[in-house]
Amino acid sequence: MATSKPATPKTSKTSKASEKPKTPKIDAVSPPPKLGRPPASSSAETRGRIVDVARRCFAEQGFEATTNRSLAQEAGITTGAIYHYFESKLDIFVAVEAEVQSRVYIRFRAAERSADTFIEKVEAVLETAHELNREDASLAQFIGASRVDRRRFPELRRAVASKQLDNSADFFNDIVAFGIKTGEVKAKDAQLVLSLLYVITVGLTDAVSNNLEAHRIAVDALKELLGGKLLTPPSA
Amino acid sequence: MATSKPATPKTSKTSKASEKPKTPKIDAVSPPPKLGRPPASSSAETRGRIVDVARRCFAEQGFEATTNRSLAQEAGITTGAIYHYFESKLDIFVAVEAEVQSRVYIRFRAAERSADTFIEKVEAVLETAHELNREDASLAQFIGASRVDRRRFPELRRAVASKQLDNSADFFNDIVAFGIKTGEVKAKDAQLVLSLLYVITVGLTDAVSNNLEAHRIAVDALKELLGGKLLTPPSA
Amino acid sequence: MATSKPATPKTSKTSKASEKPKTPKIDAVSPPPKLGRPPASSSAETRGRIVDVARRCFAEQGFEATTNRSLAQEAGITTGAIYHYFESKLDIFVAVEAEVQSRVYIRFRAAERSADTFIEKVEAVLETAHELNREDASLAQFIGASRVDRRRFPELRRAVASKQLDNSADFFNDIVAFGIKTGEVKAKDAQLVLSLLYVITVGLTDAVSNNLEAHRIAVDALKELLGGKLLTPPSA
Amino acid sequence: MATSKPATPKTSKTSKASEKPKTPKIDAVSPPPKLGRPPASSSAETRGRIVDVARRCFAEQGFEATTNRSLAQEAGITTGAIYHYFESKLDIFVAVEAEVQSRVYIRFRAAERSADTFIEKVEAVLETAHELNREDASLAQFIGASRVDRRRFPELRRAVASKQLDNSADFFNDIVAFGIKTGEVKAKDAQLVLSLLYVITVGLTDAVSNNLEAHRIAVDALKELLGGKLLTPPSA
DNA sequence: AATGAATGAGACTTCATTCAT
DNA sequence: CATGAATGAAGTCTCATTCAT
Repeated sequence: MATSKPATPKTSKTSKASEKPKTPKIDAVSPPPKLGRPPASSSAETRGRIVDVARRCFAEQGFEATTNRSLAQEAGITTGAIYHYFESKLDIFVAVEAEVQSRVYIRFRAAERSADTFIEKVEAVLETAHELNREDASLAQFIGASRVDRRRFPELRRAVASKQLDNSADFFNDIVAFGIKTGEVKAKDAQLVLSLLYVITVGLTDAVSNNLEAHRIAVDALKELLGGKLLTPPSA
Repeated sequence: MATSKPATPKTSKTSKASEKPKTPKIDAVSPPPKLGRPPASSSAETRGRIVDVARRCFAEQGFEATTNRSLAQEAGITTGAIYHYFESKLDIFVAVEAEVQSRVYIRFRAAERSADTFIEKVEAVLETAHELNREDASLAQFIGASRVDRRRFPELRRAVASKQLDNSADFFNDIVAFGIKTGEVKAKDAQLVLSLLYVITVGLTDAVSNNLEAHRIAVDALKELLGGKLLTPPSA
Repeated sequence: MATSKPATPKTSKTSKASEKPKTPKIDAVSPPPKLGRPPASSSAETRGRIVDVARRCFAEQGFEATTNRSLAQEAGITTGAIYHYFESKLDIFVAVEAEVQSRVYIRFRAAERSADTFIEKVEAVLETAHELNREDASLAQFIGASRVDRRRFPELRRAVASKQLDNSADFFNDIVAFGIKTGEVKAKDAQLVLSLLYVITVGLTDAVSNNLEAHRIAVDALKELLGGKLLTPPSA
Repeated sequence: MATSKPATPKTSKTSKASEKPKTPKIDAVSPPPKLGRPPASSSAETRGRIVDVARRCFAEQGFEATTNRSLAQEAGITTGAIYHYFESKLDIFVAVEAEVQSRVYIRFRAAERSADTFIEKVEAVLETAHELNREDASLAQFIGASRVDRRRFPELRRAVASKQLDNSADFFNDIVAFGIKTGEVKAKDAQLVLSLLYVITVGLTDAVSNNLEAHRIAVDALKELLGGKLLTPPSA
């Protein structure tokens, strides 16, 4: 999708090699950096670029290790400009979380609704997770990173909790409730199954979302296992 | 075990209430702070305390967010003293990783050896994971944190790789190979099963190792699932 | 007077509650923000509003702590618009100084002229100071703040000096000269009396101009003291 | 006094001209800056130097305009080292306030106690103010600056209030109470006289404490006025 | 073996000002 | 005339690490 395109900023400051264009050098090639509003700049576009860049950086390096400078550099702006759009780094994190949750759970809900049995719903969710991973690996990676960082930093935990951005609990509860209705899940096993779904999805996210092929294999393995077809009982 | 005892430092700086021993106070009453080696401390003991404290801190807050100052404070020493035992923060991380891997895989190997079928070996490992979690939750939590931080910071990745500290791949390979030998795993499914074990253990670690009760439930759920007893196929 | 009315800006950004119009929101309902010149604003009126707002802000928070953004917000415009009326923040300060000095010394001169003796002139000035304080407390407060900030920041000192905006020295010199003429002040005491007037007015401004009641009391106390009626010589 | 000596740091970085010794140049004259603890450095001495430097800087430029860099530079250390002694800039301010109040009111109390009438007590205080100003002009200047900055910045106000550092109210209350006892102040005039003392001392501080000669003249003028000897009533 | 004073780099953030629209 | 996107410099503070004692 267009969301994770590699940030084509207007001015030509993308080159990571040059790193320090501080002193405005005037050479024949690149024009000197200018003050004021750059031509052809759009608010929404820049903001979007920041969120995009932030999702990838937070996913790869975590919240702490992602610096405003790296965000700014990747987004083709200066660190100060970030504060035109967000009040703080925490605020950027919240924006990314909101966007990611929205994008992911729209797809998960659609997948779940299109299936008629519990087991099919779970499989559909697993398949959708894989599709999403193929479309934009930074989504799942951010989700994993966010879970870790929210556990590590109370400020992130509080911010995400206060805006009720995390849809996972509701979503899995609904699926298990459905499984009980269809009889595929015994009522007394509700907690076990919920726990299982949680462990499986966390495992998928954290173990293989950075490797598309491995992710494919893991999804297949889980589907086989859920269908009881992966393991043969010991002969004796 | 002594590993996670609450750090009895020699000097009396444990009181978390006072929190701010920054300004060097000079009062006439108390004896002057003793320089040189405190009587009751042995080198090995201090080093062990640092590793202990570091495991918990790295597990909870990650490598970056753990400061030398907090390590020193928790261990009852000063930041400078750390450098008598370790060359750098990275070095502490490596020491923790080595200790944790050793402690965990000794137990995992023992558990695995005591079981006679593939499925029993897997179940034994899951049970051992739970036992370890009950004994010292910081073990699994560190393993999860380490996996995240090694992915995030190349320096950690390199340090751990160069000392070949991570036993997980070998261990699971051996188990799957055994499963093929007993016929419980089809040769063609080797990769699938390996992936499954990886996803499951990562999931366990990252999803529930911070909550003993949830961990218990998850282990039970996984055992039932592996035994094919958790889910009922849809009736129609 | 109209000088300290609460700033009725054209655009609807007055609501102090919402406080954070940073992120440019796009909603379908409200009409698009109008570009170009807002209908009800005249250039002079806007400029006046900026000066007004600036006097109060400089008085309360000082030159440094007053940000262009806060000025713009209070005046109901944007930071960029300020630069249509003033070349710099320093320029705004100069404009406020000029306006305040003009307003104050017109009144002081009138008061002084209406009295026939030195002591009456001084009392008239003190009374006028109190009247002004009742009319618009920001005048005296700005004068106090300006004296402090001019001492602190050479740029302010230079700017005010180069435009000869400060009337105080001339004004008090004239009064003392008059006192010598009437015989109320001995020629040899000229400097002492000048110093006294300076200390008293600075004291009034800095000590009590932010509290009308205290200001009233202080003026009364000074008048009694100058008339020799406040203190009883020790009995022995 | 030794308190305001011009900061003789160990390393020779005082020269304000060179401003940026960042790249460790090795020239024949000055040795390269070194890491680690400098030889012959004492905790108390450095802390004292910071407080000293801070008193002068806060007095001259105010709290906001005083940067950590300037404090560090004047104290012959780096900005980071400041945080070895103080938790924040605010903390430095509080330390200076405490030291100044202590030094000043010890002298004021002594002066007041040595006099036997109200008028003599007031005169003794005025004289002591002048003596102090001669010994270390930054004391009175800081007091004036602090009063302004506490009015401007709530954080300073709160910090000073919460530690009850300001002795002025108690001190003047005591003196006026004494005046009532001796009959020099009528009971009904208590508030007037209190106000007068406040205005006079604020005036002295803010108007002339930066000029020793002017301060001398002002103190003389006030003493004459209080004695009823400065002004001659108009002849008619 | 241990302390704690100090450094230097770098983090987040704010702000006056500029300029395309 | 006015907006608001963007810059660049500067500020406060933190931290791993070094080193005299």
